[in-house]
Amino acid sequence: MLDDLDRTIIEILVHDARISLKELSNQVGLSSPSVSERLRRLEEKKVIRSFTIDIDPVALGYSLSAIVRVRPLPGMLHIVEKLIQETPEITECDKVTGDDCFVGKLQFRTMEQLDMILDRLSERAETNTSIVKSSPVKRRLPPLS
Amino acid sequence: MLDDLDRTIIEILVHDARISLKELSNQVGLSSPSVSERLRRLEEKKVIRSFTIDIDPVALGYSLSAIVRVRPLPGMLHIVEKLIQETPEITECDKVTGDDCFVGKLQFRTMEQLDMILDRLSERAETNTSIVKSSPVKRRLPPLS
DNA sequence: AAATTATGCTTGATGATCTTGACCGAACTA
DNA sequence: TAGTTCGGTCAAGATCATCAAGCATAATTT
Repeated sequence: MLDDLDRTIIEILVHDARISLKELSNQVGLSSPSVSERLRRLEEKKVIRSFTIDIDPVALGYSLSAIVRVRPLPGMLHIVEKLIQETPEITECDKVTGDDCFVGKLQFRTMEQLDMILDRLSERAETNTSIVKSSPVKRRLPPLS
Repeated sequence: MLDDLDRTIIEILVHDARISLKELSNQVGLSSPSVSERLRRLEEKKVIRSFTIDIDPVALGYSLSAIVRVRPLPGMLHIVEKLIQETPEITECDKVTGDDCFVGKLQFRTMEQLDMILDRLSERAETNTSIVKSSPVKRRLPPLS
């Protein structure tokens, strides 16, 4: 499905999506129309979901973050899911197997803010919150092999 | 620190980082050199950490993912941290307060692969694994206000 | 086996975009 | 008030992306 050139292109773009086609094609060893066509196909196949920027939450004032595990009270599953989606400080959330139903990431500025957000959830779910102290692994790709 | 124009620029780029400077400056209502200068400063201030692409792990063959909570056995904390960093299938990991020491995200192709990876961790830590069934909140920015 | 088609590449021309430098005005500072 | 800084515009030359045409190779058909 993906060949070595595609993988090279992806690895370069992950680190610098703003690189010019010309420079990218130099690094890949193809002409720019070829690389352009490969990019088009990678997007078409949804391998590349989007071109985006990585923003530092700290720069936006969110100097704290937490992992929240959420177990809805009986009958509350859908309401809780909706509540999570409507809480903009929850910047990602997965629905998982096991006792915890949801595991989410929460960005916040102050403990007061954390408390407010958790209070809203606690009306309809049990929550378990762990404050993030550091991030030993920053977001990265799994092996492309 | 950030004004409305910066926030507009960020919101546009989060959705399409490949937009031309010309188009971006039209949407923002400034000339392109101005927007270019603002971009330079946003990068300089590390508000924008990088321009990157969002890759679909499924397209890379990683059709499964899991949240793993890791509690190192006594004395094993640093070894476990290193082990986590050296496990490329763990695509992000936070060190947190509470009983669990690390919470990570794991991308994998088969249950056998999951089993192998967890076996390696289990020699030095207790783990608790939840398979991801869906993602009610895809990665997004907290409010920029 | 020969002919055909499809795929993926290159080149070179053209038009669009980016960057640079010169300049301007508002807001702060001495 | 005069000077300085900051952030902006405009216009040019430099750079880049895209398109069409053509070529080579590999797979498919006859």
